[in-house]
Amino acid sequence: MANILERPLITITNIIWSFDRATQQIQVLLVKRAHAPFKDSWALPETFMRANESADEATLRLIKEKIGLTLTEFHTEQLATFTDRRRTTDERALSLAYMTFLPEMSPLQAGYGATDARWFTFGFLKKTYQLSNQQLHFQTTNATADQYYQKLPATKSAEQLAFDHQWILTVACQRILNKLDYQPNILMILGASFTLREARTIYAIFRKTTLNAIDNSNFKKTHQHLFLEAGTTSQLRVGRPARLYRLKPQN
Amino acid sequence: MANILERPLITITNIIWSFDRATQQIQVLLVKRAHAPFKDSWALPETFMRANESADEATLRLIKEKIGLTLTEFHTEQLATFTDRRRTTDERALSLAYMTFLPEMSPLQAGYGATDARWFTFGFLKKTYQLSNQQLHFQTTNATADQYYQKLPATKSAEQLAFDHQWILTVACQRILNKLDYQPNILMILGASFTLREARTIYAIFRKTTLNAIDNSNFKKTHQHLFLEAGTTSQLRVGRPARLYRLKPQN
DNA sequence: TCAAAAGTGTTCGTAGTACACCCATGT
DNA sequence: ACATGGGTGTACTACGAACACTTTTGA
Repeated sequence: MANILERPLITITNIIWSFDRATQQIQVLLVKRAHAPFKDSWALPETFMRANESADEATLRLIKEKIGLTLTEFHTEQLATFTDRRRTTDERALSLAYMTFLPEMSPLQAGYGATDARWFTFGFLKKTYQLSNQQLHFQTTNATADQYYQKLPATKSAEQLAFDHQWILTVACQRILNKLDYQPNILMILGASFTLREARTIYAIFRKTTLNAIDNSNFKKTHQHLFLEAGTTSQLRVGRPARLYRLKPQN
Repeated sequence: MANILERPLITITNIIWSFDRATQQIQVLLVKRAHAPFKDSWALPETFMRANESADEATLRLIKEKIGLTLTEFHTEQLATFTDRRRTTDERALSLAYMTFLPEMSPLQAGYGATDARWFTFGFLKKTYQLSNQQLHFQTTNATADQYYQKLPATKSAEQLAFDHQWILTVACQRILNKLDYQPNILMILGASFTLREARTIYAIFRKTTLNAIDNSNFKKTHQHLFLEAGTTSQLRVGRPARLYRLKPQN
């Protein structure tokens, strides 16, 4: 009986988001894999779950390993679990995927299992989202899950993310978009407080539109119930100083 | 290195929903466990994932084992993955939780690992939902995940569902409620086609209100975009025969 | 013919959109 | 002073809620 029970490897895959205030761009962390499979391919940061470690603790350890950051307060939420057998080529592995929203853009250090670690700028291109770092570009897909996994074995190449990470990234973007109007946790990448303009910047990218296409007055009226005023104002650019807001704690 | 990697058991937990047209009640399947741990406790149907079996295939096998039903067409969707170490008492096990919406209420047969299998009527009681079968009652919780798992080790009793199934059920109800207005897959338990009254019956229960509190005229206007007319009318009760609708295929 | 249930239509209030106008700062 | 961006206010529109009214069946 025990033999037919499979005990596959449990991989924690983490999509780590942050925000670059200097360029007002959303960033996603990718690492270059040091080992096979997919050696030298870019991938979402992963780690194996260890004994006596919860998924949350594994996520925390992953962040510490990959970017040398020990956060006291940060937000991680479960995305989904990916179990399709075609997602790995050799030994079977399930992926428990999480998303982490870092309140700042930390400098990176490539940790165990990676020869490089970089922030990729998150944007959009026609109908898909895109991660860019200099000449490197990775796009999300418009395929369905069935379509994607069917074609996956044939699409192995250096231009693609490792494993099914393109699909995981696609699901992540869709989830964030869906939650923008009622639980915009993605705004946590703006840190403790933010201006309405910064919030609109993020909304604009996920909605594949421009900042100016989102009217500030209307945005305030429709989303203010999600925010709390954070009193003081900042002063970084020309024009009238903006008020600061912070995310209203949910529930 | 390999030794520190944990390979916990992978449990597939399935919340199986159906609808009893005779009594117009929502039903959830529970089984009585044949083996330790939680021997003789009621629980959500579970199975271990086997080698060379995807989570979807395991779900299909579980339905076949528990209720002897081989469906060609049915809908299963992922709920979440539960990894808290406190969820099991002995060996650690992750739970990949899925929801299945059966298009009919099948007769049951207790399969392997269960001494009994019954449909429980789904209703609500004050602030919680409740599963009832004669003198048996199981409620959802209003605690947070942290609160729930902290108290879990102390709450083992025959009056409670096994493991953290109370929490899994709570998350499931919340998910269905959240999706009622944009992707009401729960309506699949009504079968291929349904009347607006039947749809309102389901909405009423999840919203913890009464059927008559949901105005038929307004319900049609606000939710018609989710449905397609299924032409003919049924004739089962007094009054004007109702039109039939079916769920609009998503995307 | 009356009750019950389904379907249609009308009014009203609220919430989102478009847009004009005022305010505060840097150059 | 003027350009830039933030903030306020107003008119218009759309959609959901409340509810009256009509239609179709069974008893």
